[in-house]
Parts: sequence; structure tokens; C-alpha cells
Amino acid sequence: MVLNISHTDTRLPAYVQLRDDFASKIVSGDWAVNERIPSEAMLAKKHGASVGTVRKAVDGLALEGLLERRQGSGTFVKGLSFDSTLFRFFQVRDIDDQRSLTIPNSELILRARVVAPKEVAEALDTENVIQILRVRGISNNPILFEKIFIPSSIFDGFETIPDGELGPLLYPVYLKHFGILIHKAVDDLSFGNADKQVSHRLNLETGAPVAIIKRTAYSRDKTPVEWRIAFGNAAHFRYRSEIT
Amino acid sequence: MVLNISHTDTRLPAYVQLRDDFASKIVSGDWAVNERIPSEAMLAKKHGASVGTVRKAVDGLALEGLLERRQGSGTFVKGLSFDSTLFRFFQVRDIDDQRSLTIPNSELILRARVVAPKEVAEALDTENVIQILRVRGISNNPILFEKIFIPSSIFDGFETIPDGELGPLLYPVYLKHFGILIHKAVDDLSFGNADKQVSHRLNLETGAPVAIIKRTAYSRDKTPVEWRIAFGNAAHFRYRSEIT
DNA sequence: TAGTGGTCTAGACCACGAC
DNA sequence: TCGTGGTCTAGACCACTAA
Repeated sequence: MVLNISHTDTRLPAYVQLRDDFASKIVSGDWAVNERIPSEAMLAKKHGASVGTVRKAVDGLALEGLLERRQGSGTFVKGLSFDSTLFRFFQVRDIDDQRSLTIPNSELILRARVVAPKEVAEALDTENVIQILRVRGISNNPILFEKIFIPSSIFDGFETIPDGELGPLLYPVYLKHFGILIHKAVDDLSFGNADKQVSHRLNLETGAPVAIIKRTAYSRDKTPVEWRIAFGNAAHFRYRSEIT
Repeated sequence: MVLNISHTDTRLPAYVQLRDDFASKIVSGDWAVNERIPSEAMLAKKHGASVGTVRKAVDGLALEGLLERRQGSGTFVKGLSFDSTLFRFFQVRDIDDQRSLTIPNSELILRARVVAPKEVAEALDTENVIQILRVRGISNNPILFEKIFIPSSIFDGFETIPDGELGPLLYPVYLKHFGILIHKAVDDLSFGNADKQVSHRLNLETGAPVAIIKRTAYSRDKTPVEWRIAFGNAAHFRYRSEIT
């Protein structure tokens, strides 16, 4: 009988195992952001594989944007930056058409464990979630009102992270505190009218036209780990999408 | 002195040349859609390269969605289908939430050579364009009103293609008649109000809220080859975007 | 069973970057 | 100049599909 090595190791190809191994090194911080990783030859030797196999593993992660190859210099861990991976998101327009990607600041309103509404429970496959409410804006001008839901099983302790450690961006927090790397997101846009809560948060009249973005975000292993709904003033709304 | 072989051949890597060669075979119809292409071994022999090099070329095209590998069977040319490449586009919602991807039909209103408006000329880098107006809808219900602009230098003769040969989808026409494969598109969404023309085409009141999508589409070699602006009734509008 | 793509190896040489 | 990734080779063996 064949042994079945622990974990998800059911005789996967070597390059897949290497890829996952490297990925966890990155996520865990074992390979620090912006640092060089060992050369392909080193890695091959250390893992008892050929350079070609290591190469294929690294290629995969480079394609995902976790690593960056620089000929002549080495291969480097890519930090979460605004062009890579996850940040072709909102381009908040500032009256004129500039694509000045200003990072909106973020005012936290609430963090609490709640029972997930039906739509959220279906998307995340659990009812036990932590809810986060926040308003994002630029220089005291509210742009977006967001309701965010994350499974409490995965993000246990999120409610108790000091406010100071929560910057304007949530995904780096997921990574740093919970080792969760958001890898894919699906946005669903539509238009509607502001209810009382939304209009209050965005300084609008009740019933004013708003853009609605529902997003489901997935981690590397394709588990849905976040669901959010965001509301923005339709008059100032701008969304950019690249289809490749 | 070193010879400089024709075309764009400035000593590119072999796998790149192979890739482009294969790509043109697909676009020209030399390799027919849904047919099997020669095996890797055959291609390697024919082009005087190793299997590994052919493999890298094919990998690239498979990644772009032009080819599909099937272990044990061969590698096949992928037709323009609704999941591959270009069709994570509109999901027109039909009152309920179904993701039933109905292909909207299309009523052609106008085809004519015009001088491009400023925004279009900037995007396409030329003033000589063909303008296409059309309304897309589902069972006589107008959903989208589109103004489309394509460079007349590239799409010379487009105005004279018989109406019968223009289906509900334009990109297959670009491919078939002009060998242009749309490879990437950038959508820019915002909201506004219907002017007289738009409201008329969409059966709305003037001033009614509409979604506006501006799209620039690019061919394989990154040249912008189409610019369009589409208007949809905001109340029934739905847009889906995958971020990877 | 024959033929295809999928994995993996071991090593050659090239192009680039930093020292 | 040296070490890195980038290209390319030639061939072995595996996994799958179809006849």
C-alpha cells in the first residue's frame, strides 16, 4: 500500500509542492517582502529538484504577482503594491479626470460579531461572521460607505486588534495577522438609491442615486474569505475594469 | 555583418517567434477553430526547434486562451466562446438574479465614416474612423445603446459588409474579416443622465439615470483598435468584474 | 496499445546587473 | 568578472484518451 503523506500531499507534481512551499514562505514572512530569495540553483539543490522544476514553481508565483524576477539580479518578493495583484480598484475621481490614485482614508465605525444575513452566509458558507462598517473618503469628503463581513473562524480575534494597527487598507491586515492573501475578487456593480443609513453616512439625501458594489474575495486556495457591499455617490463614481 | 531577417524579427527568442507564427496561423484560419493542431513533436521537427521550445510557445497561447491543451488528445484551437477570453462582459439582469448569459440581439442603426471626436481620436490615435450606432436588447427590450468607433485604416470596407453578415457580436466579425483579435479591453464605468438621443433609443425619459461604459479594446500587439461608449438604463444595469 | 500532452532532468550557452 | 535569471536542448518516464 502506498503511504499518504500528510496535508494535501496526494502525490502532487513536484513543482506544485514547491510552489505552495514557496508561497507559504512568502505569506508567513519567512521570505521578507522586497528581499531577494535564494537563487534557482540553491533552491534546486536544497529541495532535491532540478533547476527546471524550481523554475516552473517560481514562474507560477511570478505570474500571480507574488514574486518578481530580475534578470541578472535575482528573484524578489513583491510587496502588496498598487499596481500588482489587487489594486486595480477604485479610481476615485476628483472632479477632473486625473488617474491620481489617492489612497482614501478610512474611518472605522464598528466591528462586531454578528449572525450573517442570508446573502452573506451563502457567499461565505458560514453564519458566524465579523462585521465591519467603515466610511472611506478623501480629506473629509465621504466617498464610500462599506459593510464588510469576514468569517470569525478564519479571522478569530479581528475585533480586538487595536484601531491603530488598522490602516486604510484591509488586505494587508489580513495577510499580516491571519496569513490570508487575497488572490481574486469578483465585483458586481449596480445602481440604486440611498436608504437612510447610507445617505447619512455619505451626506446625501435619502433616495439619492448611489452605485452599489458587491464583492466576494477569495484566498489563494479559492475559499471565499470576505464579502462586502459598498455604496458610493453615483454622481462622483468611477470604476475601472481591465479584461484580459 | 549580420543579416536582418524581414518583419519584426530583430533576433527575438525562438519561442516568441514560434508563438507569433502560431498565432497568425490561428487568426488567418490556417489552423481552423476547434481543430487539433499538429503534435508538439511534429511542430518541433518542422520548425527545427526542440519540443521544450515549442511547448513554451504553445503554453503562451494556451494562457491567452487561443489554444486549449487536452492531455492524451492533443492541442486544439479555441473558438471565441463565452467563458474564454473576452466575454466576462455584461450580465444583463432579467428582473431576477439569474446569471443566464443571454446574448442580446442587436439592431444596427448606422455605419458611416466620420471624423473622430476628440476623445476618440486620442484613444485610437487617428481621426479617420468608422462610426457604428446600435441598440442591443432582449426580446424588443432595449438594454444598451452603443456608439462604436473603429479606425478606417484597419477596418477598411467595414461599412460595406452586408448587414446579414453582422451578427449580434462584433468581435468575431473583426476576426473573420480583418484578422483582428481583441485581446484586452479596459472598461470605465460611471453614471450620468440620458440626453435626448440616449433616452430616445432606450425608451426612457430625458434625464433618466443611465450607466455609462467607455471601453477601449486592444489587439494582440497592444494597438487600440476600438473605442466605444455604451449607455444602459441604470435601473436594470448590472456589471460584473473579476480581479485576478 | 499507440499517440498525445504533462512532468522532470542535467546541462549548455546567453544577457544582464552589480561589483 | 561573477552570479543571476533567460533561453534552449535532448531525452526519460508518467498519465490520459481514443481506437
